[in-house]
Amino acid sequence: MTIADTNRKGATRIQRRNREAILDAALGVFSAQGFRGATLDQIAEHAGLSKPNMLYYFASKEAIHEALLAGLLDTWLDPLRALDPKGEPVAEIMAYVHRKLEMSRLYPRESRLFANEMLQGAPRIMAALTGDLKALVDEKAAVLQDWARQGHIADLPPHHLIFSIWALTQHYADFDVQVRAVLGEGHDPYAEADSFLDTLFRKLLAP
Amino acid sequence: MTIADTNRKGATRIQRRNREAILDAALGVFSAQGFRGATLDQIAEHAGLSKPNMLYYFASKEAIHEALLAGLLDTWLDPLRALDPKGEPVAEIMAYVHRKLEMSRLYPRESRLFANEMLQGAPRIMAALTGDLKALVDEKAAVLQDWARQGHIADLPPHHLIFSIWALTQHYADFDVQVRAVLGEGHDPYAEADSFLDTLFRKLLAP
DNA sequence: TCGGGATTTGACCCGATGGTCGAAAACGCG
DNA sequence: CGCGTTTTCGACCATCGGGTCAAATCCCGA
Repeated sequence: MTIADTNRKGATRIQRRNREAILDAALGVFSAQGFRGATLDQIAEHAGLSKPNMLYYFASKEAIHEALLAGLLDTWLDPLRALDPKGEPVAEIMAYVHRKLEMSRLYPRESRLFANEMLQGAPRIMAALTGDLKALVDEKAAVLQDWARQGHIADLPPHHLIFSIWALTQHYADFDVQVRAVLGEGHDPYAEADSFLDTLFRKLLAP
Repeated sequence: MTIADTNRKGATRIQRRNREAILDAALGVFSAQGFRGATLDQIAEHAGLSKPNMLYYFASKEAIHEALLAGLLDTWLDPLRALDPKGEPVAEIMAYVHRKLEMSRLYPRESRLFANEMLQGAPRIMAALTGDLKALVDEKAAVLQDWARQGHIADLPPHHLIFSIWALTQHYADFDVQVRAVLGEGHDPYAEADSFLDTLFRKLLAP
């Protein structure tokens, strides 16, 4: 159920099941309460294990959190990685937007875990931000810039274009309560967002 | 320094100064650590008071947090409130965008405090969301819809248009570390954002 | 200057929480 | 089935952290 891949080799069936359960429970609790707000008892209960038993699988609260984040960034960036320099520019970007929004819809817990980490100043993944993340974004930004130079899309600062995709899609997961509170009953936030963002980015990208 | 207005009448100079200091310190700590992550000792130290002394001014940790949030929503919505139905549509909206981004730049702590609250599911301000906030947004959404009907701006779902302004501007405060990590040295995120968002919304709003 | 209220604080309380330990129970394989 | 290994957990521990209290100190108007 979780995104994080815990299917490491050399682990018994029980180990896989329990690690899985723990990470899934932890994802729910950490994303909803933040790192300090989450308690081992809560996580253990959600995972259906006793606290000592849980600590048999992960050395500490920190270790659980770390394992979660480790798997997260990679999966989170998959949609961007899939942006194909050889594809049709507007179609590629629109596909990215829709995929990213779909991630928000399917994995709001992951999105919120990430948001929590950012709000705290990213103490545990700063290295990944300035390393892998920056590298990937720079690479794709170059692609966007090429497309712009060739007149396929509007000439926009590529990094900020990417930020805008992140901001607009993650907003629907991270601020879900606000979105629903403001829209009121009888709305499907994600369906509406999908249509709205489609319009927005098509207009924005038009040269 | 804080946005929150603590200058209630009937308070001595010392009271005003200390309440002010406590709220300012608390804003910093709560926004950076979340509610549970913040400790009274931290806040007290930042405020330059002893913990018991601080609790002489506010009955509890909860009370401090509450006082902070109470002042926040109001100030936070001022820019939207200022959107004038009688003004020139595009200019009004663009002014709102710029004002909102300026809020992110000047008051990132407030933005993050708010974001933290949202991520936790807004347990302490849900009433305000479905009450005052929804009312204000509905009112302004109606204005936007009128403008669209009259052909002054593109026909877009007004609520989502407002969400997009929130998402794009708050992103620069809430995800500040990420933005700076990805952009690298030699960038002024807010200056670039100001220009980018100007372009984005002008293209979006064009009928 | 003096008295009384406002302010400050050191010492303390206690429930919550992350983490440990040793022993019991369950597993699985030869 | 027998036995070493893995898994489970009740009881416990130490620290943290929110909050209390009584006593001291400060401040200010009469």
